[in-house]
Amino acid sequence: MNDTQVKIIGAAEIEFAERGYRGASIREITKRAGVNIAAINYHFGTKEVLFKEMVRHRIEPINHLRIDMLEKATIENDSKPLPIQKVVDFMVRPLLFQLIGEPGTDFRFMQAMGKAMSEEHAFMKELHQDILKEIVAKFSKAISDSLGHPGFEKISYGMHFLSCCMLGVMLQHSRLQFISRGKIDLHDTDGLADHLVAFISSGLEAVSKLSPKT
Amino acid sequence: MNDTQVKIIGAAEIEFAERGYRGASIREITKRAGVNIAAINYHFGTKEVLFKEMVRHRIEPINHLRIDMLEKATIENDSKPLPIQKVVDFMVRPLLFQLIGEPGTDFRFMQAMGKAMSEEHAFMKELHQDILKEIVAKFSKAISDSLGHPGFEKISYGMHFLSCCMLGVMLQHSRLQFISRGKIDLHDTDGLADHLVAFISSGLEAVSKLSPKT
DNA sequence: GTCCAATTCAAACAATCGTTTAAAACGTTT
DNA sequence: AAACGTTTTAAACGATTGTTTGAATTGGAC
Repeated sequence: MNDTQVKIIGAAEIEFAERGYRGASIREITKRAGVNIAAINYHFGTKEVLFKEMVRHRIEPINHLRIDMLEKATIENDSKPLPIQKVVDFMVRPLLFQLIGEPGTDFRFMQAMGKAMSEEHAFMKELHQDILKEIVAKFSKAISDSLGHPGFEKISYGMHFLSCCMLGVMLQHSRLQFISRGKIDLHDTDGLADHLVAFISSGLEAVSKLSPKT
Repeated sequence: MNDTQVKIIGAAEIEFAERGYRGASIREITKRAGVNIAAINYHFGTKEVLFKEMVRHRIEPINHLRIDMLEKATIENDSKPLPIQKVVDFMVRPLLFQLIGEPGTDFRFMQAMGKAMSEEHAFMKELHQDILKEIVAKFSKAISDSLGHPGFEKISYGMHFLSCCMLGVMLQHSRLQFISRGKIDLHDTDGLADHLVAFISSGLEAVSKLSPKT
């Protein structure tokens, strides 16, 4: 990855974060990167490839970290089910830290991902599933173990709500400051992670224990 | 609201749901509605006004219902704090039912709202706050009462996660079918509401009880 | 049937989009 | 210094966008 490509990826994160995939324009990205308009097509081919490269570049380390943490903890626990808080923590914290924890990177990429994932393009669905396939498989098993195998329907609802929470947090992060009237620091990733893990873990437990008929 | 305007609003819901605000095109909307391209500008003025009208047309009854239910239940309870499950239920169920419960309307509007809210336009933020101002004020008070006044920070996190969950559920509703491999019916609004209320309520309780230092 | 306002229509507007082109500039090797 | 492949550049491509225009059509009042 040469100098120009790095500059383009950096500018792309900002533009995609602010305007979504469709809204971001090649012209604005190249202008921000200080390169020629044709540089994107020369170095990446198309806008679509650029977006995929940007996502993979960021997501892959996160997913490796998540799975590593889960597998290591499972081994250390003699393959017994982990506490639900731990499993959720492994899912949540690496994402938040990678996306908003790095000093200087702000939380732009978090919003870029959230927005793009909520758009509907043919390639976006593939990308989404590519990214999530392994993660969902391994973590839904760990969660099911942790909750005492409450059944497929409960796990489905639980995984769905977990994903929904995380997407929402990615999309609306800046609103946290508005809601808390500035009392909560947007860069307090640990605080956010602690509360989010508590929220999701307890929610998952409640769903797993919900009686079939209300 | 005459015949043409009704047809336009109906087509707009579908297009905005499928492509988001920015992605939806006036030409496609008018084509779907079976009216002339200029009809939107004649009847609504601009694309922006059309979107606002569509949203208000759907959201206002929901918010009235939410507040009515909350106030009635509070009165019936002699102004004592309501159980958290009830408060969350009043927040969640009217939205889900209005947006996916009506037979025939499918869940298009839910996605349209979710997508639009995740885009960034000057007018969208105003619209978002216009819609939520009263709701957030009244429900965050009810939630705080219900949870025994855990403090402003906890309530802020809680309200934030509640909103994030609901946005995520609106955006990703169709994925529930994918995750559950078809076992969960997308139109089982009661089932979704029951599980979502349990998830959020328990999550809110957990956040409110979280010790300051982990 | 005539008039008038409301509505619909096809066509064109200017702006922006992602992409392509072919020439110019650059850097390395010979 | 000459030759080469790589990279950058300005300009243009065709397509699509939201909006506007002015004439054609409609439908009820007199």
